[in-house]
Amino acid sequence: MNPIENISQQFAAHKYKLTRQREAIVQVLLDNEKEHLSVEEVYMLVKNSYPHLGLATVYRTLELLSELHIVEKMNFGDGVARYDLRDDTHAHMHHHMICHVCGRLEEIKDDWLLDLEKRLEREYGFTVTDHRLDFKGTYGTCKHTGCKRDKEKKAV
Amino acid sequence: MNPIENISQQFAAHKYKLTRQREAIVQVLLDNEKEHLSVEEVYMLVKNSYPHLGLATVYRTLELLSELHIVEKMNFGDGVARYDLRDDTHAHMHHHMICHVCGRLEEIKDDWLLDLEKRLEREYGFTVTDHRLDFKGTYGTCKHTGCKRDKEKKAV
DNA sequence: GCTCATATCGTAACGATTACTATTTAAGGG
DNA sequence: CCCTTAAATAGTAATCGTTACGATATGAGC
Ligand SMILES: [Mn+2]
Ligand SMILES: [Mn+2]
Ligand SMILES: [Zn+2]
Ligand SMILES: [Zn+2]
Repeated sequence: MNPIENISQQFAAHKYKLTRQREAIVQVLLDNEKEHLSVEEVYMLVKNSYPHLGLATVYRTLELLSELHIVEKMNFGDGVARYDLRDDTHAHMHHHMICHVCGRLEEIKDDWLLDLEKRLEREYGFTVTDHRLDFKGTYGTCKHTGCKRDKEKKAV
Repeated sequence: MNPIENISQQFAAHKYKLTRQREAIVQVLLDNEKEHLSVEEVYMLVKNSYPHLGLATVYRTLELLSELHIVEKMNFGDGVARYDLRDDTHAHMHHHMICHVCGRLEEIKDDWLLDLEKRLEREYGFTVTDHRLDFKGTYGTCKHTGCKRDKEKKAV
């Protein structure tokens, strides 16, 4: 099943309408799945396919997608919320590697935490339903070279 | 060496003055190390020991403590930044367990990610300098009981 | 005590998000 | 079809956490 069809069904299952506005927004997310777009960025991009769409609708739709667990609302410390498509083949959120030299952000889709989740259950009686794991560091290729971005964005 | 003395030295090493205001703020953090206080909460608490202290000073001081890696600025999705004391005996940030039934938040001070860090180095040439790991789930004691807090705070 | 960089204070400005009101859309029933 | 009604959108005002600013205070070194 293609992604948009899948999402359409999730909308229907929760009695939400997949309006043209919502579909345009979802399409922007699918077309930019490697990015971690902010509301403003989605707003700018969706204008190409739906010029008249309002900013408030982007806010409301992304909130809705978050509620349906289609996207994850994340905060990377730059002052805006960013929305990350979840993979429907994995129960838990994927992991991130963030290079603080060049700013590159890569994803690890496999769940590397399954052993630790068992350990939490054993040692604390804590059942994991989701998680967030971000690694901060540097890529070997970045260590000694002047990378594109050089900490231009101050954490907020 | 007691904590306040230790922090005092870090200030000195970076040519920052440990003013009475800053010391009062640090003391609030030390006295509430189990909490994850917001700026506003620190502001209210510090008024007990230093009634005239200004809000802007709290903002600036917490930012400074973050820069010195004495605290970690975190966002748990409730709309405010929260500040978490780092343990100077561990190089990397500690982990969290967050119960979405009762809202309880506990810490795991040991670094459970050392093996995964080696794997990142091997497989991606990525050297980890820090990380953030939050587990979301439920404690066994919370599963079937009506806990104190019941999702009263909506994620933001 | 004088100088000057550093820090504080109170508040205005900023900007992301939310809340609100009017308007539009579309599903369901006659 | 048309009517009713709930859901969704648009545009914008209000909110609120945070940052920036100008004036004042502090205190280390001379
Ligand atoms: Mn991602
Ligand atoms: Mn903590
Ligand atoms: Zn997992
Ligand atoms: Zn680690």
